Amino acid sequence: MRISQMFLKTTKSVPSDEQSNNARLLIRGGFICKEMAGAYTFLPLGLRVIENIKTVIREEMNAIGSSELLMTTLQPKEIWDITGRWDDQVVDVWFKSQLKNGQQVGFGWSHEEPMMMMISKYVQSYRDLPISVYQFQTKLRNELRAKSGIMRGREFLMKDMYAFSRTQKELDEFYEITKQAYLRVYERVGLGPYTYLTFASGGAFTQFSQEYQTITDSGEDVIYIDKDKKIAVNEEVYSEKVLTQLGLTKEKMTKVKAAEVGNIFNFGSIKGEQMGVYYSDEASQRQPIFLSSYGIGVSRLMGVIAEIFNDESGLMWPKQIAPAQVYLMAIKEGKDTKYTNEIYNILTEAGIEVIYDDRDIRPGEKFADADLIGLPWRVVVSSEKAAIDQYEIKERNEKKPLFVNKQGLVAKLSDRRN
RNA sequence: CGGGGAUUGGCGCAGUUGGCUAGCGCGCCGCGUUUGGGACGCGGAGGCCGGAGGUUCAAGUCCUCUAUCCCCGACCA
Repeated sequence: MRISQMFLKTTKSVPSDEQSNNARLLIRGGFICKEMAGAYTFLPLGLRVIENIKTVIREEMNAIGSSELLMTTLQPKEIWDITGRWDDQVVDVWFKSQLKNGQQVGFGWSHEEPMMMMISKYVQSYRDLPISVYQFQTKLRNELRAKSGIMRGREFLMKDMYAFSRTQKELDEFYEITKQAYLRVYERVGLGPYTYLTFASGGAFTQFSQEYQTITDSGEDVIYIDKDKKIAVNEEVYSEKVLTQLGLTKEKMTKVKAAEVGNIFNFGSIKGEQMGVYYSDEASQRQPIFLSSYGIGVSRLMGVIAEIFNDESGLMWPKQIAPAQVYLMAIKEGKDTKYTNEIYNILTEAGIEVIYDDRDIRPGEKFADADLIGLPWRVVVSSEKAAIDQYEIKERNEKKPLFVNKQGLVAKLSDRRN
């Protein structure tokens, strides 16, 4: 992509109405644009990051046999009446409206109930189970207070997966498989070292729910981590009794701030019974469907990554989710353009994602934007060096560049292990 | 929802005890000189000072109401 053709604009100054680091960096770098408190547009560059995160999640969810679908944002009141969760006293984040004919509708803040109802139309027999589906959906929640940039919005992107099982045992097996898949997701997006499986309060259904927490001061939660066991306990359930129960010792726990980047729920048969969703087993007996649900806040994940991977010059995207791999620039447009175009074509043909800064501006500005946008690699072309087949390549997190020839350039950038 | 702060060209800000044509920097447009870490000179364009109502000869500035944004707290299946 040539910047001259892209819808991309960076800024030097930081917006005064944002305090959070993720919003400041993402707005300055041209990744997001604020529409109102808690609602952000994903600009072309930001959308690429979102799509890359989705790809990682999609691959891992598909790998454990889940199927992607897409539910509606509009939800009828009646479905939520079944579980009593239409009531604003029970769920205080509803956005509600009504149709012209007066029918009440809500905008999806969750899809548990609608999903359960939808599935019930298709699943009647034990032969139809187990089944798992997921979606990437925009959730709308009327939060009292939006905060922390894209980390806690009123409109945000979420991956929610639902597994329908015949028995508790079958549910538990899938639950364990998903726990591992989630860890792979965090590993792949670069958050592995900072992310902990965390025990939190379970609500009405179970003693614990499990969530994934990423260590960052910008997070809202306080958790206690055991670094060796890679397990954490949320402050809300932290006690001697719980530690013993989990086989942890107080001496080894460290208190940190963290952001919730995923949450998994084991509902057992309760939702099935509540909503009257049953299947017939081998003996022709009616049995409730067992439900578990698994969420990852996709846009929040982007915010957390921005919070963690940056320095004083800008963002530093992990390779797997960077909007492109290479920031390519000529020192001087005109004089170096011929060589830079050539490199652009070579890299593009090699399947390497390049953002080519072909603007006729001074090199200093390009360097600054390269750092701010934070692609993993920067390639600089000058005619003097290019004439002897030498090109400058630098990793975003390195200080010193390297000089390689064309071949070396392609080899280095094609190597996925890099 | 309680408390605190803010709102002035696209962005960041200044504007004295009310005073006459509302400034500065960035960005933008034009011309010229520049070109390895956000260059410089000259010349431009761009503002009902968040909104409504009041006080006054006179309101960006004072009063009342209201909207929005940020932060702390509460809340967060």
